[in-house]
Amino acid sequence: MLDIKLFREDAERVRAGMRKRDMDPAPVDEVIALDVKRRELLQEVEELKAERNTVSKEIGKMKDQAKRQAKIDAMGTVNAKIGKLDDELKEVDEKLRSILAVIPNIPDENVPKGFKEEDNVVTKQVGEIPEFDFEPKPHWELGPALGVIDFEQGVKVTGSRFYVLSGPAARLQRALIAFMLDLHIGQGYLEKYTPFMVKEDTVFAAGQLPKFADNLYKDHEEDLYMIPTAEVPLTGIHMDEILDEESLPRQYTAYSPCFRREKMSAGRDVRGIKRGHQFDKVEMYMYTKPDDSDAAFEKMVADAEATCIELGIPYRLILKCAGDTSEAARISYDIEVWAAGCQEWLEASSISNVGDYQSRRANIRYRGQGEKKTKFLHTLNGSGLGLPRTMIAVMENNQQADGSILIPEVLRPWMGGIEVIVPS
RNA sequence: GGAGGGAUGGCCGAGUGGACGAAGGCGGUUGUCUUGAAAACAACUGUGGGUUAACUCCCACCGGGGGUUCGAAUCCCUCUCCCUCCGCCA
Repeated sequence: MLDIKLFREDAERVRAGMRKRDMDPAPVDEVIALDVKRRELLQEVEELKAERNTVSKEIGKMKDQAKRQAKIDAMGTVNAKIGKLDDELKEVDEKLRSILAVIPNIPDENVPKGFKEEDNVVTKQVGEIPEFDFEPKPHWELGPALGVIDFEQGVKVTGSRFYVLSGPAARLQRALIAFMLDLHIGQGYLEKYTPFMVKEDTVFAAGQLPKFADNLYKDHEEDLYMIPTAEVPLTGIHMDEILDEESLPRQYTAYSPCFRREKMSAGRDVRGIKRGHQFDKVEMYMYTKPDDSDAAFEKMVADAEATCIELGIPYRLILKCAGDTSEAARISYDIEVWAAGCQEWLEASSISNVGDYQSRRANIRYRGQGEKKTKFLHTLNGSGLGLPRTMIAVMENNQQADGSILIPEVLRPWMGGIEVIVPS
C-alpha cells in the first residue's frame, strides 16, 4: 500500500510507476477523487460530532428539565445527520482502501524498463557450467532410476504435481534445509519457526491478497490460509507494532513448506519436481530503517548467492524488469541455478526490497531516537533458495556416468555418512 | 468438550453512564542539585486522522464488530484471544 499523501502531492510519480509496469494508471485519479470526497465528509461529520460533544456536556450539567429536554430533542436531528454522513464516509473509505490495495509499489529507478521476461537483465553469471563425457539426465529420470523420487506415489495419495522423496533424497532435502538455515544464522539471521496457516489479515498485510486469492489454499471452515511462502507469517509477526530503533535491522530466517495452487501455470513445468503445489523453502526476511534498506538488499542478495557458491551450483543473477517485478516490490533480483540435466536455468530465489509497501499494510513502524513521529520501516524478503530446484541442481549437476549422484562436501555433515546416492 | 474469570497507554494497574484520553505506579525524556554518577525534587511523556502558513483547534481510538443513549472504557449483543478448574486425547 502506498502513502495516500503521495497521491495528493506527487500523483504523477505513482502514475509513472504504474506505466513502467505496463499498467493503466486510471485508478490513481479514482483515488484522488475519493480522497477529496473523504476529507469533505470528514470535515462535515466531525464538525457535527464536535457540536454533539459540547451539547452533551451541557445537558449533563443542566437542571432545568424543560430546557434539558429541548436540547436532547435538538440533538436528534444532529444525530440523524451524523449517522447518514458516517455511512457515506464508511462507503468512501472502503472504496478508497480497496483501490489503494491494488495499486502496486513504485519501481526503483534502477529497475530496467520492460514488461516481459525477456526484458530482465542478467547482471552476472558465477560458477563453471559442468561438462560431462556422457549425456546428463534430467532429475525425473535420475530420481526414479535411483528409487529416491516417486512420482506415482505422489499422484496416488494426492494428485498431479505431488511426489514422494525416499531415503537419501529425502535426507538430502533435509540436509539442504539444515545447511541453509545454519548458513543464514552465520550471516546474522535469527531462525524462526512460524505457523504455516494464517488468517486473512496476515495474508493481506503481506500483499498476497487480494491479488493472489486464486493461488492460495484456504480452509473455509476456519477461514485460514495455507502460506504460499514464509514471507507471509514473517511479515505478520510484527503487525501493529512499533519496534525499537535499536532493535533494527531485524534479520530473520525461516524454513517452511509453501502451498500454491499454480492455476496460472497450468500445463507449465509439469515434469519432475520443478513446480509442485507443495514445496519447501528457507526464507530470509529483514526489517530495516528506510535509509538502510538499499544496503540490506545488497547483503541479502549476497547471502542468497552464498548458498549457491557453497554448494558449488552455477548460477546467474537476474535484475527483473519493471513488468516482471512483483507488485509489492520496489526492486527484485532472481537467482537462477543451472540444471545440467534439463539444460536450463531454474529460478530458485527471488530477493526483493519491498520498501514500506508491506509495513504500511501491516502497520509496522519504528520510532527514531528522540523523535516524536513514528515511521514505517522497510521490509525485504528473499528465498534462501527453494528446495526442489536446489535439489534438481544438486542432483543433475553432480550425477555420474552410472547414474549415481555425488553429495557435495558441505552437505555431508547432515548425510549420516552418505557420500553418493546409488540405486537402492 | 463442560464450568467460570479476564482483555484498559511502552509495562503494571484503577476506573459509580456526564469530571475520562483515562487516577496511581514503573519505565522514558528534560531540568534543578552534583566534579561526574546515583539519589531526591520538578515538568513533560499514547496512536491515528482532519484543519491551519503556523500557533491552534477538532475528530476517533480502553481486544474486534454491532447496538442502547443527548452522552459509553463503563450497559446490551456478538466474535476473537488469554487465564483457572474438570473431562478427554495426541
